[in-house]
Amino acid sequence: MEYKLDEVDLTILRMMQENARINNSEIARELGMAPSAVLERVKKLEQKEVLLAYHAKVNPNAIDQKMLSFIFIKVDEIIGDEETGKLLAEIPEVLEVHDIAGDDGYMIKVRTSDSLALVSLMRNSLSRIQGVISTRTIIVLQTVKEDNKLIIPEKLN
Amino acid sequence: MEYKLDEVDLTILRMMQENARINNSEIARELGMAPSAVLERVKKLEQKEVLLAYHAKVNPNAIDQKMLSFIFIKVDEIIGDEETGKLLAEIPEVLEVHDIAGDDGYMIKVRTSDSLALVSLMRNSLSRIQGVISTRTIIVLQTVKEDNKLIIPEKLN
DNA sequence: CGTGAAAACGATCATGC
DNA sequence: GCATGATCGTTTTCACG
Repeated sequence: MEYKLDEVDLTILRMMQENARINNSEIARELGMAPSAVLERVKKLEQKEVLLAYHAKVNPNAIDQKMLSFIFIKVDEIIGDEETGKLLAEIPEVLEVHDIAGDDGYMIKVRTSDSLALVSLMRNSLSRIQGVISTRTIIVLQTVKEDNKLIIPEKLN
Repeated sequence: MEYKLDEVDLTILRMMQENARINNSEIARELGMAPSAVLERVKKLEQKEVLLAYHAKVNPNAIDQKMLSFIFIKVDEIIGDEETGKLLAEIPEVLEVHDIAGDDGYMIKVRTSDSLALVSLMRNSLSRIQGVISTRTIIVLQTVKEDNKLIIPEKLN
């Protein structure tokens, strides 16, 4: 698929990535355009799936999700990779599912309240998924950065 | 720090995590409250750092960031862990920096345009950071899920 | 903490270029 | 693809309970 983004689009993306609740009018002022034109651009960016979602970032500690871990999951490939990934993605504590190179199969990012909840998740959800052979867990002690803001270039192509 | 969130707060968080661009008025309608009350709640949630940010999720492929990888970084602890993490966080391609248990030191999440850019980042940025002893890179072939939406409970405590 | 009202502002749409 | 201008809804502030 082709996206063909110009500098105006990239500025919109940059501003909305920084603050998704910004006004179209404020973007318009920054760009020296009419608000209606910005609205039109934003809608097209959503339609083209360049803008995928607008998420509020909630403090995990505030809602008692103090534990973060990454789990490497080895999968029996005969049973089918695709399906396993989807099943992993359905677990609400699982925030990310990545298909990784090498023999590990998947790496997932998991948030739980504590280590007990993590163990329970591994026993009750993970190990019951078809094709899961083994797991290796990485415990996060502290997160220094986690904003997932991409580098929006000045210009494309 | 104490947060003391009631059911109204949790509903606001749930709605804003799902769609950060939602109206205060619409949240107010859902809750059966006045819009001004919702505004007050939201501002307090921001002030208490329960709501940390509002990010638009941009499609990485649309801006030519097709490669995703995770890198484990072993650090010489004598030189000081804290400082190394901050230096890693300053690299724009580095989206996340996690201090992990065990002898690895850090795990970082990195987006680049391709493998060449990844190698260049490792040579020019990573290996020049004080205390970095060795790295191990995990290449992501495909991402099945990546929304980082937390589980907002019905009730807390 | 919440309501309700008033004023200011933004979103949205039709129209024309 | 953008600007204009009208309409309508939303945001924001504030006095009050």
